[in-house]
Amino acid sequence: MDAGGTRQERKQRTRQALLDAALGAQQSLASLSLREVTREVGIVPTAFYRHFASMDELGVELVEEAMRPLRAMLRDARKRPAGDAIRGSVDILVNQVGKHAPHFRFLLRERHGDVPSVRRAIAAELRLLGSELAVDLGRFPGLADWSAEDLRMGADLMVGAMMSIVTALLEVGEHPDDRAQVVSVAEGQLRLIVLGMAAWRSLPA
Amino acid sequence: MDAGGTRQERKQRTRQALLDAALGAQQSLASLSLREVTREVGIVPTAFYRHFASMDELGVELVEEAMRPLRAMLRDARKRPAGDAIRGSVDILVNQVGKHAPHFRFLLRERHGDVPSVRRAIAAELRLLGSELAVDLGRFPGLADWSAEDLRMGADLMVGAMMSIVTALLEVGEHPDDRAQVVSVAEGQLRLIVLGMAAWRSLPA
DNA sequence: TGTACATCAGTGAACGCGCGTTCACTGATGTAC
DNA sequence: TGTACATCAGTGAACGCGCGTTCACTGATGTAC
Repeated sequence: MDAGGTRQERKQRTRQALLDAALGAQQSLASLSLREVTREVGIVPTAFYRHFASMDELGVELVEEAMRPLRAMLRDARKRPAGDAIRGSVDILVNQVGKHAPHFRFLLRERHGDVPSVRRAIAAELRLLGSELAVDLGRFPGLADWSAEDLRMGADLMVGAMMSIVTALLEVGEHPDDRAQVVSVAEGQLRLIVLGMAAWRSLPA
Repeated sequence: MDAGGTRQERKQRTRQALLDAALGAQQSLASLSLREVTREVGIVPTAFYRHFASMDELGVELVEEAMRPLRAMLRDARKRPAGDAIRGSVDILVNQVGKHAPHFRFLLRERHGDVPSVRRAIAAELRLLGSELAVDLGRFPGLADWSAEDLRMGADLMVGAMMSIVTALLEVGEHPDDRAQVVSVAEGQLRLIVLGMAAWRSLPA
């Protein structure tokens, strides 16, 4: 089972198993017990403290891990040609949500959850994501004359819309017609935002 | 303290106190204990069962109560003249969030929380809100030729944007500059959406 | 108005359970010589 | 290579605590006559 590796490597593997167990549980951090997590991993409850001082600490570490698919989305979207940008972006979104559903569930759940340090970590990461997207947007020819504040405003709107779409994707069942409906709505919403950006002019007097 | 009224009225008052205590607690339903709630109200734990079969049942009832400020927002917004619609809508939003912060916190928290029946109730209510807003939007002259699906798509985008704005309002501190910044961003985002709707044309071939 | 009985919101003791955390320990892995 | 010692991830017993839920109860309020 866990025969291989140095002592250090084995410890790292147990640590990751604890993170995985907490991420995979379909309960919020606050109602997930240390004992449940260690039971899942197959170690004794007290061994938890060899890796984390508390569930809160584990949670803060999970935030960074859970943000990775979101960053991957941005990275993938940057590579796309501008022509089919919207359809392509929604494809990427659907793909990432399919592959990393537990990560997105974790972020949506804990963003308004019971653990303040985790809430703060998620808010900080989403702010960072917004500012990265704002920089990306500023590179588009049509948005060259936008102010930094306006770019940020638009980027945050897009991040918020993405979160709504992820929520819809996670809530919808497996029926293909329902999923197609969600995808179609998502494309419409992004298209509407892009149209709005094209029509945007900085604040008139 | 609770001297007045018939037996029925006194019971109703205790019931409401239980709902208020659960709403006001800054913990999620799943990690809020029946004993904490009854302690707050000043009755013995077992008396809880005279009013609700479980915290889940109480939670489902709270959803309707928490949605009231959101419906009030829509109602107020309908009365506004179209001229300053965006600034007016943001004013209404800021006002309702200020007056009913616990209600909005509850909805944001439990929307992705640990209690399935409450999650379902919130999802259903938000869907209803979206369809009501879609009907409202359909009455605007500029949107008269929109399909029902497109109206719904736009309405859901606006509801999602409102939820993002509420999140930002609840996260921001008391400093007036920060609040002004959030309000300014919110106005920009709504303006951008409205511009997008003005530029929208139904799906081309 | 007065009396006898019914209702029922709230009481208080008791229960078994899973929890987080402490502590001294074990024994395999790692290091120094 | 072999020996002696140090490290440290995981063990297992024990603790006190707050929890949800059961049950028989009390006594004020309500109703029938």
